[in-house]
Amino acid sequence: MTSSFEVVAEPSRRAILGLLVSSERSVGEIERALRLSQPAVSKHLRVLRDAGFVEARVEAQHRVYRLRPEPLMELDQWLAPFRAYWSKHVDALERHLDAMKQKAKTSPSKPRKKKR
Amino acid sequence: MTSSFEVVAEPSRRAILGLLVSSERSVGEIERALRLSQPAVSKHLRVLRDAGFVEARVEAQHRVYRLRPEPLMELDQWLAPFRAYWSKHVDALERHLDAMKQKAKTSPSKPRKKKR
DNA sequence: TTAGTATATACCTGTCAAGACATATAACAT
DNA sequence: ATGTTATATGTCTTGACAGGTATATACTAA
Repeated sequence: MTSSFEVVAEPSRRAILGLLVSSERSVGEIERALRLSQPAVSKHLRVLRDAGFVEARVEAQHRVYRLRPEPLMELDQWLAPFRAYWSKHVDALERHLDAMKQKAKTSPSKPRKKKR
Repeated sequence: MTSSFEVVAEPSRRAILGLLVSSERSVGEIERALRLSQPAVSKHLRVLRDAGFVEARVEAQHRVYRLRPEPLMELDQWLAPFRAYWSKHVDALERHLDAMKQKAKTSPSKPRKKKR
């Protein structure tokens, strides 16, 4: 479990990060929100902590977890050269943005334009 | 191997994507660049293809692989809310950027400049 | 045809991680 | 002290997956 990439590869961990982006939470709150067992949540939090994605504060008998930006920034930086790449491929970019618009409207799925 | 996140969790696959961002390559070129066995490369390319990260073109007896932007864009979109988050935590942002500067220069540590 | 090159797939094996369950630790209440 | 709540950790099992070797497929060259 060395890299930040492996850490966010796990869906439950992404869900935890998604929860924490809006506000900090205790273990129990995360457990109830994600309907995971308590040990499962604690283990994921351990992984996230070790990788620097979150940090905990002790508050009475609770541990309140909050997000730390650095590892996510690292992921963002890895993506940077690819952003530069796809800015040169405007056609693909536009197809993608169109697909996004479709989703936003919750309209039925549309076949993608075949290329070449 | 459902999600794009799992696909890029694998270091060799990230290396392949890193190669393809500069230019398209054949399987053999990738194999030699990464010093992996040919079957290993083909398997990673299969995963990348199935997930939409790359596509192949047949050219004589070679298959030339090139990048496709969409799945990487999806990763980028997942990061969007976190970018918004850390833009509100400027101190951490600055510590991170300073660390990056250190790395770039590989020079001895320097006092941090206060900003704004 | 045959041989040679380039790539893909089958099969096997070792490793690693996620989840379940049980148990330990810690803080608080009485 | 005992009990109760909140969280962490240990153990075990199961399944996934990465890499290796061997083999299959596809195309080229003669």
